[in-house]
Amino acid sequence: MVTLEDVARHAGVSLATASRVLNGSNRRVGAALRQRVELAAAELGYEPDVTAQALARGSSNVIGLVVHALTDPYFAALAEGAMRAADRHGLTVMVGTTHRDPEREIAVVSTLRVQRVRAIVLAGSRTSDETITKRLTAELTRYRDAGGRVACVGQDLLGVDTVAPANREGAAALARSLAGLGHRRFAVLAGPPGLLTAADRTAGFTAALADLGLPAPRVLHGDFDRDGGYAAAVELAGSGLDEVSCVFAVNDVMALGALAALRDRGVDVPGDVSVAGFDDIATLRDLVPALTTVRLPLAEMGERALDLALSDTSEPAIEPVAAEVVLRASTRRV
Amino acid sequence: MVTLEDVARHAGVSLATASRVLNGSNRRVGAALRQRVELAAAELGYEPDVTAQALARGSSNVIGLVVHALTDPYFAALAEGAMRAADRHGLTVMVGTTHRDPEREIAVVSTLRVQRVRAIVLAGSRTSDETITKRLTAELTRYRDAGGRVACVGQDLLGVDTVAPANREGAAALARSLAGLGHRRFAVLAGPPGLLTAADRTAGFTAALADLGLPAPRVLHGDFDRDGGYAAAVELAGSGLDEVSCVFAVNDVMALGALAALRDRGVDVPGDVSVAGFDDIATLRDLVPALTTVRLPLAEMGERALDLALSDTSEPAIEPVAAEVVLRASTRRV
DNA sequence: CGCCAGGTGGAAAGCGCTTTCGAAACAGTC
DNA sequence: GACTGTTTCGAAAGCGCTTTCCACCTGGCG
Repeated sequence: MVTLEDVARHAGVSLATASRVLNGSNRRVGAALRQRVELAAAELGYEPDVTAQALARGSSNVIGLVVHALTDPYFAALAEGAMRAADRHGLTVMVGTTHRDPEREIAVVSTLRVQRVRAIVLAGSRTSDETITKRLTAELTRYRDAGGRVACVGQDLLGVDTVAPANREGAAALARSLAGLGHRRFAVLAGPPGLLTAADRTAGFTAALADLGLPAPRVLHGDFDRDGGYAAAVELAGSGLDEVSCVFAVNDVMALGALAALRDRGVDVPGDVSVAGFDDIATLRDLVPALTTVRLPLAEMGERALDLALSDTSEPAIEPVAAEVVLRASTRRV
Repeated sequence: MVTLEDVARHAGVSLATASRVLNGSNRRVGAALRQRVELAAAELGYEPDVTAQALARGSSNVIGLVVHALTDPYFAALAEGAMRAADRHGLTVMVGTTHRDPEREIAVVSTLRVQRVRAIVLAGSRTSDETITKRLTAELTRYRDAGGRVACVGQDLLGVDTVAPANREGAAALARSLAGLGHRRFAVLAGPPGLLTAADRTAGFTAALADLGLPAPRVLHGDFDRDGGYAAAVELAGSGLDEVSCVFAVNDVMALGALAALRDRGVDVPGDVSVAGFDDIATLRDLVPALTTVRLPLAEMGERALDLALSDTSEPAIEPVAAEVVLRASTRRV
């Protein structure tokens, strides 16, 4: 391991000068010495030890990214975007996965804090559990007090910079579009009661129906993943499916599960019932029937979240993200 | 920021003792002092600065993971497994994405090296470009000389611990299964010529056909992703599709693209032609028609790769991973 | 010629931790 | 009671780097 001291000695200069020429500084060093140092560094193949730099500078070049699971395409897309932004800023990314366990989320933030990452991006949805939110906030406050910066994508609950997707409005717009196709009676596969992203989408959808003077949808809870969608659809198929003409799954992956469940039960989509999702996951765009959904620019959201975290605003900024209804073959006019 | 020195002073002991009781050491410290230190640490809310520890100890608690893209479910699954293993070992994970750019892969390894990560897991496929391989190997050697550990999943080309999926054998087994269904003439959507994972699968498939005395398949190259599969299928549909009864896409995501292309052209699968993939991506198990494929235990492979990297073997170990043919509805008996 | 501003270089004090090494204290032995 | 052997603790020297502070030199000015 060749250190800066080796380079300095080899170039016949002091440690200070070597540091100044090789690793940025606001002080200039004369052309002659500068060249000698650069040559020495090249000859020896010097590379700075970033951990030592981090210690000396008191700030690192890495950012933390907290997601629920990388195998969930929603988070994968967000992560992809965040990594792109990190790249742009010359930062490296440390990832922690929580698997939707709030305890783990807090633990992960804590790990990232002691790792002295420069910023943390929380990609997961918030829950309605106030105790958890309070503890997470406390953890984040501790991190920010130590100079860390935080942004999250989802609900503005943490008092930090937030990229806020239009879950409510998007779902409402979807409801109106579906009503425009003639649908009157809906079921919502609504995910877990406590998950705010799911709750917001359900609420937006329901509110829009009410505005239109349509009956309230049937709401079925379950997990926020493929199997949750499957299970909820099975429940629906078991009783009451014939009373609805359209099923709204609050995310695409759940819709995927629902489609599978309906297919397994011989229910034709969209012939017997229409199905819509939310997110517009890229990998799922080739489904048959093509899924009606609400598009969110996931990668861009990840990017913006990181940018937000890095920008130093005094006040927590909220960046709204518009969602766009995409009607496809899984919903038909009735 | 409360430091170890604060704790030591508060407890009225030396820095050394405080360090010994709070952050593991093979030296014991008396019960009385130990308690005082623990109390002090708790009262002040001390938490070690892991970057400082890393510097002092000369080894960090973080591992590096190099993938092509997180949005590719194949890598997402590998990453998921690696993260699970990291968790098990109490390590945090730094991720770098290369987007299939060999230059970037080298750059990422370099970044991880200067970050002084404890081990690096290379999840991407190797290429047949020897210059690149040589440069990557050089970069890795440099890292290992500095005490780093490396494992990769894919081909054993780097002289490091390797988790080697049975690409060749899996594809061969698939060929035999498909032949068993009565298929005689095949096309292979083979991905890029230089990508070894793709090449191995193509080769295994082709060799098995030859063993069976069947004609060589038509091989179409393209990208290793959904759009590559789509494009290759379009090309095939343009000419020669009627001469084959079965299309083998060398990964599931390509198969997904191929299915879309065929559907767009009114070709029925499996009615007009059968389609098979490779990997058995979880998110794609709900496709219609359900995709015949070759299952690889991706998450487990990621886990094993990290375990391998962490275990200190003198000789580079090669861990073969079996692949299993899964026949589903996208291939039919002819 | 003396003086001061401005620009360059180096010595050295950190950053927060680990770990070696020596001192001190205690027990056990002849 | 002097001598080892064994613990247990603390002083201090790092780990590789940044940055402050001071010394020095040059040039321009009065």
